[in-house]
Formats: sequence, structure tokens, C-alpha cells
Amino acid sequence: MPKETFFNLPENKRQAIFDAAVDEFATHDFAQASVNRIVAKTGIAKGSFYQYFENKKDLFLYIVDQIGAEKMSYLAPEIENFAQTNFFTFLRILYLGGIRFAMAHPRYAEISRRLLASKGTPIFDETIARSMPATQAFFDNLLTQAIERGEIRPDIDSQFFTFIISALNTLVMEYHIEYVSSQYDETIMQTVNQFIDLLQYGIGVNHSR
Amino acid sequence: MPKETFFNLPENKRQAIFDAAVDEFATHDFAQASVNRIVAKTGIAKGSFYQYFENKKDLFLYIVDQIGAEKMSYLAPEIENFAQTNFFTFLRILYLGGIRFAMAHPRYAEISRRLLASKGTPIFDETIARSMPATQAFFDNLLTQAIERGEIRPDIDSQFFTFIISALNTLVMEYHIEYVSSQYDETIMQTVNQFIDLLQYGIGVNHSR
DNA sequence: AAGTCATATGACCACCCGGTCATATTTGTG
DNA sequence: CACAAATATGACCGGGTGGTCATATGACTT
Repeated sequence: MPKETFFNLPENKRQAIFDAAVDEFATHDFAQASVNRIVAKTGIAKGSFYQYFENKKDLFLYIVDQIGAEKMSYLAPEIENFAQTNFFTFLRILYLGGIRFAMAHPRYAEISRRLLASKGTPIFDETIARSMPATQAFFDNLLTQAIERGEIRPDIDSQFFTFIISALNTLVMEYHIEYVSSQYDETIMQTVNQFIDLLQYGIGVNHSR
Repeated sequence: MPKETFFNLPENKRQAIFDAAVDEFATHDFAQASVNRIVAKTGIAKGSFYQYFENKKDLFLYIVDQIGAEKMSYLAPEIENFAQTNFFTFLRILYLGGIRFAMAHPRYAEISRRLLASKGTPIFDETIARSMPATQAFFDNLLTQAIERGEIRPDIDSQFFTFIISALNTLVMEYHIEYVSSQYDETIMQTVNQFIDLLQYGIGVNHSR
């Protein structure tokens, strides 16, 4: 956590630091990111930086935390509203929200993408890996309900399920940003539908769609 | 390309350098990898390194090239034998081969994984991105044939198809290494089947499996 | 005005990096 | 053996890093 001095700062200065840091971490992974560049861009002294933060990691974890919180407050209402509906409908909402958020905050999306891709680093373990049990539990629950409702085949393995749903979340975002890159909800929904369709029915023929 | 001096080296020395470099790039991404550590581990002088290679990138691209070639020579016979069979059968063979290769050469797999995850870096553009057109063409062809044979729904988009098949290739490997981690062909095939099944039929109910 | 306490500063530290180059050593040849 | 060509060497370079710390500044209290 940042030190008290950081939170005592006038808001514009605090924002400037946050913004410069977001810029830096959106364009460099954690190891490559430079405190020197952040303070230069912000116009504060190097020493001041260390009055505000324990070290580079302190700042990075704070930013990741903030991004997570903002995304959560963005998605929470929808999750509440749709959690009890058909699983595939719910997932559509979830993926749609994720892409909308990414399109609205491309730097945040880039930071998240870099973090997700940094498997094997201590930073990954302290963030993504640490939250795996909660993720697993959440999707476990979702899967059980969906099977009970007769929406998903009962022989789907829970670990496999979580892996796929999480992976598709990343993939649908990556695909939309790379190949579609539209901000309109209808277009985003087309991308999402392509992936949900694959998930639900596969790409083979002979199914009863 | 490495310089002539590198290829003139006695094989054990050449191997030692190659091996140390593989170690380094399997545990650090390109930017983080250190020439100093490679020469230290090999026991050669720093100056010698630059008698053999133009620079760090020269060595890295050579290693990636070698890994690619070895994997290709490993998969080529199977590709020839199965290219004309049912698409999903063919893909099973491809994924199975990929995982077997990764299990047999975990350091190579790790280097490939890191490279694939390094999207946005110059190194990525010079390797993965550069070979995208060929990949796209290969899968375009595969998709057309599979649709003609009535194995895949004709409304599947080619770009989406390539994206998914490539992504699943990475995912099935990652999943097997992370959660299964068995060397036995039967067990690997179980992992592969989980993914192919998802691809072909989806996870929804009401299909005609 | 004096004193105290929080904050701001940038020179500085030790360390590591990729890459160079003059020099020493080895190898091959006549 | 002598000479030449190829190769091996490590000190050295400029530049970057994360982090520290003595000192200066400013703000608030008595």
C-alpha cells in the first residue's frame, strides 16, 4: 500500500502520478517499467516518489488494485442482475462488460493483459495466482447451477470449465481489440456471440441449433 | 544468423553455448535475459560471445529457429499422414504432437510460451507476427476442405477459425502442463479430447453427440 | 519570531546491462 | 622454425536501474 503521504497529496498531483504510472505500466511490463521515467513524466523528484511508495512494486500493486476495483464496480450491477439467468446469457453479459470496459480504458486493459501474460513472475503469483481459489469457487458454483438447470452437459469437469471460461474471457477481448475494435454494443455483442456460440454448440455440424 | 566462427566451434563447445542460452531464455524473457549469465554459465569470455553472434537478438532468433525446425521435423510426418483425414482427427494429431514435444522439451516449450506471450515487442513481430500470413493461409485451406467434407458448419468465419485453432493449441498445452502433466500418450489424448470435444460440440446440452 | 514536524529534493550508491576493442593466444601453413 | 591468419580474452565504456539519505523547504503551532 502507498504511504500516508501519497493520500495526503492534493488530488491533481496524486492523479498526475497515477496517470504517469498507468502510462508506464501500459507500455512496459513490471520489470521493464522505470521509476525514473514515471517521476520524470510527473515532474516530481525521485526522492519524493519514495516518500509516497515503498518501492516500484508497491505502486504497481496499488494500480492493479484500483483497476480491479473500478472494473468490479463497473460489472457488479450486471452480475447481480443476471447471475440467476441462463448461464450463456450471463456469460454474454460478463464478456460484453469486459470488452466495454477494455474499450473505455485501453491502458487498463493493456496493464491487465501484460499482467496475465507474466505467468511465472512473483508479481503474477501475488495477484492473479492468489485470486485463483476465489475464481475457481465462483465458477464451480456457476457450473453446478447451470448443470442443474440443464444448460450444460453434466460430464464437464469443473477445473476444465473454469480454465476455459477464463481463457475465453481473455481471448474474446483480445480478438475484439485486434480484429474488430468497435465501441458499439451491437458490434461487441457480435464478437461475443461468436465465442459463446462456439462454447455452447462447437463448430461441428450435426448439432440441434 | 550466428557468425561462421560459431559453426566452426567443436561440437561440445557449440552445444554448451546453445544449452546455456536455452536455459537462460527459458527462465527469462528476451529483455530480461543476460548475455553475462550465458557466458558465465558456459565459461567463455564475453568477447568470445561476440565473435560467435552479432548480438543477443542474433542468438535468440537462432534458438527460436532451431526449436521451430526441430518441432517441424517432429510433426511433419504426422501432418503428411493425416492432412487429408477428418479435420478433428487431424487436429487431435496436431495437438497431441505439440504436447508430446512440449513434454519432451520443456525448456523449448517455455521459450515458445514466453515468445508467444511477448506480444507488442519487436521480437514478437520478427517471429510470430511475421509468420501469421502463412498460418492464416494454412488454416484457410483446412477450413475450406473441412466445410466441403461437411465436418464444419459453413458459417464459421475463417479469421475467427484460425484465431481459435491457434489459441486452443496454446491452451491445450498450457492446461496439460499445468493440471495434468503426464507423459503417457493415452493421458495426453484425454486432455486433447476434452478440448476437441469442446471445439466440435460445445459444452451445451441438446447436441447430437 | 521561534521552533517543530512533515514533506520535497537530487546527488549519490552499488549494481547490472549490452557491446567494444586492443591485446594475447592458438592454430594452420610454408 | 617463422610467419600469418583466426580466435580467445577481459578490462573497459556509456548508460540505465531501484533505492537511499542528508539537506532544504515549507507549513503549522506556540
